Parts: sequence; structure tokens; C-alpha cells
Amino acid sequence: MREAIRAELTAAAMRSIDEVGFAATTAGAIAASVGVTERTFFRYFPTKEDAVLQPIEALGPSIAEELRRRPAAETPARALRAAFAVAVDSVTADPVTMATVMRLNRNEPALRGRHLQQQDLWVTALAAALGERLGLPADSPRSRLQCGLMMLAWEKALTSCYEAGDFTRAGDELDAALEESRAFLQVAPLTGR
Amino acid sequence: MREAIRAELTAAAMRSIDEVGFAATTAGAIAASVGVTERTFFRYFPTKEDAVLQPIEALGPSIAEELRRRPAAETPARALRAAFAVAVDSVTADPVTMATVMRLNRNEPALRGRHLQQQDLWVTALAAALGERLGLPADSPRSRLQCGLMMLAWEKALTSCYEAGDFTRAGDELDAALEESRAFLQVAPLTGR
DNA sequence: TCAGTTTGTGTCAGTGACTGACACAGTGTC
DNA sequence: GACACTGTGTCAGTCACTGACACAAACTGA
Repeated sequence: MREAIRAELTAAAMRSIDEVGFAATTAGAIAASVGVTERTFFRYFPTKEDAVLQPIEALGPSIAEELRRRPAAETPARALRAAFAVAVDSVTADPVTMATVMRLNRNEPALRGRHLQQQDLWVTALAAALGERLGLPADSPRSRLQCGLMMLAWEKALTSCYEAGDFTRAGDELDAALEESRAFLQVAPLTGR
Repeated sequence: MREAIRAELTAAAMRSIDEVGFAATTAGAIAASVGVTERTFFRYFPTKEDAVLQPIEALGPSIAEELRRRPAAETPARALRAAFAVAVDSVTADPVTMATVMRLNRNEPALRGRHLQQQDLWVTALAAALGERLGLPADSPRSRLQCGLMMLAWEKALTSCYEAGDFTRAGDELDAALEESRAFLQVAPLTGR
């Protein structure tokens, strides 16, 4: 596979979806605009949605990889937070791509759906890595919950950055989201009605 | 629309997917097994996935509705938790359906994807209701984060119930998940590396 | 240098999800 | 008895996605 073609397809897909919408953008048209066949398009991407999500596809696995590299002495929370620095770096390194992906995600439910599914896989991968540290089974509910919390805070951070139009603050926004989560859950007894 | 037909279609879809899998189950076949046309199937459900998810479709809106009914004096956390009692009741009232939906979700990524999308809409609806209480805009990141936290704990609770084969504990499991979340975020300073 | 393999692509035929338009029957209403 | 409303079938069509096959170019080793 030639990475140049892949990038061209992604760019063409984004452009077209921006102009005429996701539904009106056919896979064949994207392919044709790059000088390639529809069949070839589907050799590069499993679905039409993936063409757009491709730029951030590797992010999840990268975070999981970093999580494995964190010293065993760190608490789960600190190791996870440190691993997400990879995501922060990635976003601050190329804010334009991330902003574009987020914009398309907001406007197109189909895209958002696929993105959620992708994130779900990320959480699974993270939970597996975290499980190793804790000596828990690969997909234990506990590590899944912890990774889910982190991912939720990350999403909140991204949203804040997006709305502020400033992705350089991603790290700070992530910490703020975590703090906000802590404060929310802090308030005395939830139980009892 | 006749609700009897809708229920039959859902039942037929679940049975077939259980036996031969999601991909091998065509919409036409589901429809035919109920004595109806494929076209009619798609008048009842927007997508094949929705036929299976239908039993829990109304849950999100119900929770949001209850959230609106909670006294204004309650903190967001308490009001949200109280609103989720609706979900707890629904699950304990019909554990078999929920267990089936969860089992299919686990085995079929396509179903899981749609379910995540559904949940995302629930969070949006909840965040809107919560925003009203707090005087925040409809989809403010803050209320979204809080509702997301609750939904995450709810998912964890359901998973625990499912694995234990006992949905009567849903309420307790939800509280346990919230407590676990609190403990995770509690540990001193996350920031700084 | 040449046979053999690997890689990227086109072509073609096919399946299945989903949609719009139209016709038609049954049921209720005034 | 004219009229609207509801639920359904039929038909034609679009488009995502897949498998099988053929073909050319680039690479590989003797």
C-alpha cells in the first residue's frame, strides 16, 4: 500500500464531506477524484468512515504502548495520565487535523458513531495494558472503568480545546477535566434517596 | 404501527442473530419469518441494528425525564443518581431482555457500535436536562462530563451484573462503580510527571 | 539475465441495507 | 357514500462492501 495514496484519499474524503455532506459523498467519487478505483478505496479503508478517521487511528494503540512503558511503581491513575501525554503531544503537534476531524464528527452522526466505536476499542486496549500492571484479567471491569474515566476526561478536554480554538492547552484541559470529575464525585453520599 | 409486529420482529431478529450471527441475518429474512415484507421491516426500524436495540431504546429519555422531575435543591450528582433509579428499576423488572441485549452486544461489533451511538444520544439528552437545572447551555461540556461519568458507572454496573448473572443488584453495583470512580480519582496529584 | 514471486491495481459480478414512489385495502368519520 | 388515514406490498433504484480473477510493474535470487 502506498501511504501517499492513503493520505490523498483521506484529504479528498474530508474535502468532499465538508462541501456536500457525508451521505452525498460516495466512495466511488472520492476514489475517482484521486484517480483510483472504488475497489482500491476499499483496499485502503474498511469503511467510508475510516477514511476520515484514519489520521487519529493510531492514537489509541500509541497510548496503550506508552502505558506499558510506565514504571510499575506508579499508581494506575498516574500511569494512565502520563500515558495520555502521548495524545496531548499528538494533538498539539497537529492541531489542524484534530480540529477538522472533530468538526466533521459533530456534523455527521455516522462519523461520530464510528468514532465512538474506535474509542471503545482504545479503551479495551488500554484496559488490557492496565490489567497487566495490576495483575487483572485482560478485560476486567475495573480497569475498563478506570480507562473509561480517563477517556471521558480526554474527550472533555478536546471539546474544550475545540470550542476555544486552542489545542495547545490540551494537557491543562485534561487535568482540569479530571479535577472536575473528582469534584463531581466528591460530594457526600450519593446513595440513599 | 402495530406494536405486536414490532415486538415479533425484535424477537425474530434476536433469535436469528443468536443462531447464525448478525451478518448472516438479513433484514428480509427477519421480516419473512414474521410474515411481512422487507420494506415493512424498515418502516418499523431505521436500521437492522435497531430491531435488536429496540427494547432499551426508551431508557435514555426516561432517565432524562426523571432527571427533570428531581427537586431543584438536589446537587447534580444526587439528582443524576436518583434519575438512574429509573434504569435500575427497568433492568430489575426485566433482567432477561437486558441480559440478551448485552450478550448480543458482546458478540457483535456492529450491534455494539450502534449501542454506543444510542448511549451518546442519551448522554446528550441527559446533559440537556441537567443543563436546565444549572442554568447552563443545552450541551455544555460540564454537564456532558457529569452525565458521561454517570453513564460510565452505569455501564460498569451492568457489566458486573451480567457477569454475575444477577441483575437485582444493579442499584448496588451502580453505587459501587461510583465509589470506585471516586477512589480512582482521589489519589493525590495526578499532574506533574 | 531470466524465471519466479510479491505488490498494487482494474474489472466484473454479486449481495444486502436502505429509500422513494405508487397503488391498494381496511377502518373510521361525517 | 364520499373522504381521509393507516398499514402494507411492489418495484425500481442507489450505494457500501466483497470475492474472484487477470494483469502489469517492481523486486528477488540463481
